[in-house]
Amino acid sequence: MPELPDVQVFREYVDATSLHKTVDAVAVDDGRELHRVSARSVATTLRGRTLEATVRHGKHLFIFLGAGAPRWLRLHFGMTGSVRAWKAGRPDDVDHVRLLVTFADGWRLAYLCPRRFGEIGLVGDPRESVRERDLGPDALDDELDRGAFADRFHGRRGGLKSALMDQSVIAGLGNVYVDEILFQAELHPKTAVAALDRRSLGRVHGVMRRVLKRAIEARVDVGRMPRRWLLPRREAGRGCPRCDGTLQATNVAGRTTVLCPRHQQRVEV
DNA sequence: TTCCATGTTCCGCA
DNA sequence: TTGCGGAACATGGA
Repeated sequence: MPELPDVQVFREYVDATSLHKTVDAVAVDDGRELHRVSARSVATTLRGRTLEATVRHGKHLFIFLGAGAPRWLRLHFGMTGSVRAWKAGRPDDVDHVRLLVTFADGWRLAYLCPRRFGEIGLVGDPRESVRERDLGPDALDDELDRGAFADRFHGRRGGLKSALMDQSVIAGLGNVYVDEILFQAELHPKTAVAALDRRSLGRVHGVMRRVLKRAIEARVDVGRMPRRWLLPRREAGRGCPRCDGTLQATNVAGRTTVLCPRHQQRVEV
């Protein structure tokens, strides 16, 4: 689940529940999600600090800890991570808690990661992480206009879906939202990037921004997404919400790919 | 019980 | 060199 829109919703959730609160206690599970940092340093770094602000880049969430060093907590959610806040006192029946922060006011903020592909880190600056992990610009960065977007694909061989999923090209898209974007742009996922001119790439850019923004507005709840989207009915054999086609599941770039073979035939030149 | 999964990374190969 | 396919990672849910 955690692609750009999901992480943005997590971000807004942290903003709404946990900002400007002072950390009283920190508990790290068995530390398997920790990335180049010890459980002890996470605990000592956070304790007494305040969560001041959040920043998202692609699928990474950064939480600013105010004065002191290191200044940022970095969370990546893998395939199944999320966050949850609650008031301590009632039974803590929350499963898969990997990092638990208790604030001075008694509220708690937990980082959950059932399938353990996530990452917890401490960094000096989000830009450091972006560079270190070779992330491209965030997919919703306003500076990534259609021209800059098209430039990211220049000289690239291979298929469009692979390129869109490559975090070093654009950061934030994953399997599900790439399928949605290609579905709406009426492009086959195997379309060669080299076969697309700048105008076509500009159209993909527009569709991408619209899809991501609408998904965030819908709080990534498929029930609140437009009926003509692929996402709420992403399953082989169901009717295409845009034409008379039947949705089909295939494998592209190593991932399960759902598409409508009828209106996603086109390989643009 | 078996299969599959939204992410990332690594390896072998073309 | 680039990109692809496949496997691996850990675990829960269908």
